[in-house]
Amino acid sequence: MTNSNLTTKAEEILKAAKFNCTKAQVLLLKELLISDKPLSREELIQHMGQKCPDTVTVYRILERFCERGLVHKVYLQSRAWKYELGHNCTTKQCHPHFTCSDCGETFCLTGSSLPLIKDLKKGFVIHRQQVNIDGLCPACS
Amino acid sequence: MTNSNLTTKAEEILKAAKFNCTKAQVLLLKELLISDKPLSREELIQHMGQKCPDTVTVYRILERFCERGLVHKVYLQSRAWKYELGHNCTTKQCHPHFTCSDCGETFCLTGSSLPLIKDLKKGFVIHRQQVNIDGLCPACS
DNA sequence: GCCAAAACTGCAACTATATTGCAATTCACA
DNA sequence: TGTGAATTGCAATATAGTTGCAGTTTTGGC
Repeated sequence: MTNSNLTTKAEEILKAAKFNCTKAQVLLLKELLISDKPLSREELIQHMGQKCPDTVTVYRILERFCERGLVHKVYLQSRAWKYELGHNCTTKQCHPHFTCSDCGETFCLTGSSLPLIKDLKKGFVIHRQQVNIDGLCPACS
Repeated sequence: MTNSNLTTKAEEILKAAKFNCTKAQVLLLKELLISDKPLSREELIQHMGQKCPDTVTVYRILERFCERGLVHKVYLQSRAWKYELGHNCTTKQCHPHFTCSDCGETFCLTGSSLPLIKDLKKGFVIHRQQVNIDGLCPACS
């Protein structure tokens, strides 16, 4: 996809979700669109280069995106939160993530999925199930 | 279990895992033994009261316990890491955790389990699979 | 295009969480 | 009971995320 197509796509997504198409939001969404794995605030900022908005702004955009389900947080072994688009997930289940305990790299396992948990005690309502696998990646095993 | 039985149990576990039975390690392990859910450093310190070791010591003990598999870290929605004994888990899979998005409480779902993920691409080696569910607990739903 | 309201951004200060270095203490075991 | 190794506490530091507020940009109605 060309960069201008990507920009158009980001703008469409923002409009559809009733967000303003500000420079910062478009830029950040583009980074998420081209990434094949969840990114931390730190990584996003590095990818965005000179034009990058303020750290606080990055956090605030991510928070807004999360609130409306455009993006979600992934809770991994790393200390920092990571963020990814929700498009590879169903309402109730996020695709599994694999994190290499050697190199620290995270992989999205978009091809695999697990059933939703059953037999929960009465009263528990599931919003989202996340699966988080720890191990060695092909490069480190 | 009486307090002295608990102490004995903690000491046995420490010895079996080749740890010294220091006051701090016994105290901390006792807290983990009586807890039915993963605890953060903060929560551990609160539970230990006056006799509580230094924050840094708590982190260091937890780290040592994790290294030898006595304890493991759970990666949840909360910003702080949580720790629990490994005894309710199999080698490859930790029991699922449920975190209420309303009250923030975490529940161990020791009765339920999911199959291990299959069909991973060649070269991936699984060490541990964690399942993390987000939703509403009986009190909040 | 121009204007007002709403949404968004940047800066500075701050809070929470975890880590490091090093000297002092405690522990296991001969 | 003495000794080396393991453990601990304190102070300083690093890292991650948040808050308040003033200023800027964006949108939507004219």
